[in-house]
Amino acid sequence: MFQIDLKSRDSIYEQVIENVKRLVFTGILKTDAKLPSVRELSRTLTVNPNTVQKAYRELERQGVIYTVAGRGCFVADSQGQEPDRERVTAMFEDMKRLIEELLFMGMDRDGIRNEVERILESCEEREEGGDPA
Amino acid sequence: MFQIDLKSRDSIYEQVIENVKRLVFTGILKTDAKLPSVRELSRTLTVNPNTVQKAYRELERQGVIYTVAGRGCFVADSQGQEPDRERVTAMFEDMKRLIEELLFMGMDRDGIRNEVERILESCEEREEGGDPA
Amino acid sequence: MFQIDLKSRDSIYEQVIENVKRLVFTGILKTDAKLPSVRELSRTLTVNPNTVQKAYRELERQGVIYTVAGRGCFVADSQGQEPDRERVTAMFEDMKRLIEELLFMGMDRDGIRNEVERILESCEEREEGGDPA
Amino acid sequence: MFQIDLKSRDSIYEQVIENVKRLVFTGILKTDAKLPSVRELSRTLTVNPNTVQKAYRELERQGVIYTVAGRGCFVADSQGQEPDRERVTAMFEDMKRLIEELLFMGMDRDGIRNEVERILESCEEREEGGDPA
DNA sequence: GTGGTCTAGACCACT
DNA sequence: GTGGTCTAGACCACA
Repeated sequence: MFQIDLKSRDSIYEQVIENVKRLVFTGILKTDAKLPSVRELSRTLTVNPNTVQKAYRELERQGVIYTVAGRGCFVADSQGQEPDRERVTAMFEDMKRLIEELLFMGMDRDGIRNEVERILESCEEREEGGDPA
Repeated sequence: MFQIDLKSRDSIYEQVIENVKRLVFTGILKTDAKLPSVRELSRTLTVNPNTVQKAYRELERQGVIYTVAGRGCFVADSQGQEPDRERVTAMFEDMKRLIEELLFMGMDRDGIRNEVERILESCEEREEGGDPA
Repeated sequence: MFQIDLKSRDSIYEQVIENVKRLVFTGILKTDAKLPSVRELSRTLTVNPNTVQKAYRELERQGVIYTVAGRGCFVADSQGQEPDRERVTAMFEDMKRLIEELLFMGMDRDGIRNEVERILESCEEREEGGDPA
Repeated sequence: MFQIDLKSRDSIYEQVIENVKRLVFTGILKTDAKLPSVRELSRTLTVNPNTVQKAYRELERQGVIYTVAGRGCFVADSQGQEPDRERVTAMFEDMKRLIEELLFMGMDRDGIRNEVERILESCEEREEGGDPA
């Protein structure tokens, strides 16, 4: 599914969160898809089950997944949620900071535009190939 | 100059770093401009001098400022540095993650393009208003 | 492991850095070997934990060690890194200064050549005696 | 004569010392040659006379120059001094550290030998071109 | 005045 | 247990 860098200075549970989010955001994990159980994932990643548990709890808190007692964790429905304007504002703030720094480093304006298009295209492909249901 | 949120989950010295970078990247602080001294800024922000110094040290490491013992800290020259491809690659990775999440949250493609343009324009204004020398 | 000269004009944390580098460069500490914890080393050397941590941080920055919060500090992999030409150039500049001064002091050219060979040989032995795996 | 980097993190007086030593060690300044006066050099470098004074005092302490009250500072005779074994030992220690690190970084043994030869040759040229008296 | 180093504590998050 | 951050002081060298 994904791998953890035990040498990274990012904590393990943060890496688990980031990886799951990535899989969900990129559409590899669709709505209501079942995630591996805490035990299974902890074995796969060779990390402590508590660490995976903590990551799943945080993902649930963020509304990325939902838990059904006794059955497991599943990908939440993205559309069912309101856009969360605070989050969007914060993300555009992050993007602004990124772009400001890129410009400061001498990056060309069109270079940035092209890169954004490139990213948008790469996402498009994934979506079109996705479940047409 | 700027303010710190002591209750934030981001550490104080990271906030100092981000704020100084912001001032430098947006051109508010020009090359060779003097930053407030460690002691002065620590008084202004009501934090410990060690914390400010830690931030300044990291900013120097990142090439944003330079330090002259006994004289103070100053804004480094952005042009004098090579682009640092690793950093640029990492920044575009961050941007990719941001865009993926925005799309997942239902944000429109053109909405993202417009926001990027808006950011680029806001930077342009600052630059043109810059040093008329 | 090693000792610190509290009376030296070199700062304590610099001495820690030099000593650790020495152990790593000479192969006494192998890749992924665990370094003493910040607290442990600070007790051993009878210096403040902050001072040791400062040294460890700088060693990490230089790519000599890597840190995993909650687990400890470990020797980084030397091979995984590109040579860093700037650093090599600076080191040869240092060597040039050293040799110039040695010649000025009346040191014989062959004496210098012999000394260099002696150093290279002493390193060779260590390497060959290295991991027999 | 030479220049000072006011932005450097090395203190100014250390830079003065290093530059004068360099000129002496490389044979550009011969024995008994007169150094610029404190005032003159301080004007040339646009630094405080006290700083130059301090550098000259330290150079005298190290036996690189000697002072004649009312006449100025002059380059000391290198041959007249005993070799100072402690200093030589320390310098070879430095060289050992340098070579160990170069090897650790993957530098080739012959590459190091060649570089040493290159340095020795560059010094030879200067000497032969020097005063045949 | 400036930055650089250091001590002696403290609390936090992570494993 | 580990490293990461922070405070409240102190002393030093340099300009």
